[in-house]
Amino acid sequence: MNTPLPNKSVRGSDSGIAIMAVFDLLGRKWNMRILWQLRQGALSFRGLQQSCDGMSPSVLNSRIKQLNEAKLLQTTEQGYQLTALGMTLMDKLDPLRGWASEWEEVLKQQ
Amino acid sequence: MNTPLPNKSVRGSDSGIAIMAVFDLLGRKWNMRILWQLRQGALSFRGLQQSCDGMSPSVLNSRIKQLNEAKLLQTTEQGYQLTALGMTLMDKLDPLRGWASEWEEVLKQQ
DNA sequence: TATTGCGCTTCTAAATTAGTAGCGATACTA
DNA sequence: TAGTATCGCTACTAATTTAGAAGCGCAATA
Repeated sequence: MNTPLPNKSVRGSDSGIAIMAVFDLLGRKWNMRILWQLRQGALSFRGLQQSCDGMSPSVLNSRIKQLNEAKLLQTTEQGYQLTALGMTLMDKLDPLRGWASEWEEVLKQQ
Repeated sequence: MNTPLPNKSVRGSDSGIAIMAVFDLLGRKWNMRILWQLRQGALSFRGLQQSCDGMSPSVLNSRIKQLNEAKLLQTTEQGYQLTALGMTLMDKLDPLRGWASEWEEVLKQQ
């Protein structure tokens, strides 16, 4: 499975290709979740696996490779952690928490 | 395939369950993209299909059902369109466009 | 030396997604 | 009125992705 990256586009076209790559990458199961779990700091392979409800190691490993290739995640002595780019992405996603609560409320009102 | 919704959680637990449901829902192929394409207004079934690179009608139909169940999308006389909730979600995702450009730049540098 | 835990790899099964064909309905055209 | 076109969508099979279990090789510890 290849990693979706934005640079395959025609330069200067700006027809939304970069964000489509974001949707493609984040739209794969576990990718958002993995990055989210790393917001607070580094995690080991098995720690990350556990924090993601015991996702299978084969999938985790392939995700790590993709996210690393996309420069959102890096391997360090402390374990896996976000790159600066990964952190800014999570900052952008942070407001979703508030939205999620609203969503929950609306759905509760059946 | 069942729709991930936040209300299955224990009330008041607030252990991030709602946002996990968001990740689960948006982490399915095409869901973000479909909502994104509807930002500017309603689209017909085939119009939506075309704007999503010709995604298969069977998948599109199942996505429409999920997003409708999640109250993010609704059917109107004009076609499929975002609900108010869906629009606020897209507002939250809008900053991703800027981030995507930065990401593109970083990846361009070797 | 034995045990424990680690980061993975390998394999098969299950689930999801893709893709093609086409139905029944409506609308417009010759 | 018969033909054509387009629509939303269904039904089906094939391809791809994800799940899940087992366990290897390595390092640290007992």
